[in-house]
Amino acid sequence: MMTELEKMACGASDESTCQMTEDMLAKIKENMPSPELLTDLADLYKMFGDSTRLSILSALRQRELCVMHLAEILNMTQSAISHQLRALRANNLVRYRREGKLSYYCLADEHVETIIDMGLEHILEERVY
Amino acid sequence: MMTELEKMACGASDESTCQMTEDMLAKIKENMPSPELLTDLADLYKMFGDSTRLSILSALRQRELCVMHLAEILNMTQSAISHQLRALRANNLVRYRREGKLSYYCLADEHVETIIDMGLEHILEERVY
DNA sequence: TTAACATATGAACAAGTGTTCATGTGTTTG
DNA sequence: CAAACACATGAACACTTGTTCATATGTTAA
Repeated sequence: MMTELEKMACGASDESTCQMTEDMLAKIKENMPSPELLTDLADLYKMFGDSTRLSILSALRQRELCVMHLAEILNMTQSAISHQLRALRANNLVRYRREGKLSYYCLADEHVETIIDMGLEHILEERVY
Repeated sequence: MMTELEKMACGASDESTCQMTEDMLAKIKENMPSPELLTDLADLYKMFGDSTRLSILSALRQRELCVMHLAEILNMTQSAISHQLRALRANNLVRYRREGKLSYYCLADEHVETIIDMGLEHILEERVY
């Protein structure tokens, strides 16, 4: 018995149950995004993969806010919020401006909202009522 | 000296440096997505927050594929791929059909591609050449 | 039926992550 | 100036997560 990969190797590709040739596999590999792009993309989505950060973004979506108000809205410590804001800043998802003692944060651009909405759409479609 | 929160509590809200009243904070809290929705959303984005899973989705974007071919394209073990496919299935991001010994996987719907593209857009805009 | 194959899955272990606690930095008030 | 405030950050620790290894399940060929 031949494995699928052996079928391809000996030129019997077209009769394989997979309808898959080595050439096709090679082309798929070629068309894959680069590893660097994939890790960048993964790092970006990691930011959305935590409910605390999503809460922060949801709050900032409504209004520019300072750290202490974010902490109160989310009912979390200022430290926890600051740490997450730092991560969000590093990934260009929020911007901030300093005004006296306060640091005001807001969403960096419209992409942030769009990405969240795409996820919401996907989830809400799953939930059939 | 009064803290910002004390300013709100004693009715001096409108003169606070934050321009923030308790009522405004309360409304922001009201308009926040529910904790359940936020965790569901976070769980969804966690799926995109790993480069292996992104690679799988990128490959499936080109063509329906069986597990062994995915393993070869990504140059990873079959076990690792299967585990990730299981996670993707649990979150309704891929579907599969069994045909004999082989399991064919494909993207579940167009949302998956859209979400990936939104992330790509965000990243590529950051990269100013 | 037995053997080989394709896939799925549980356990274990290393690596990564989010929160807390303590403390540091910068600003404003008294 | 000192004290209080708003925020940032490093270290520690519990928790999560992705891979590997071993093995189980299900299908097909001989």
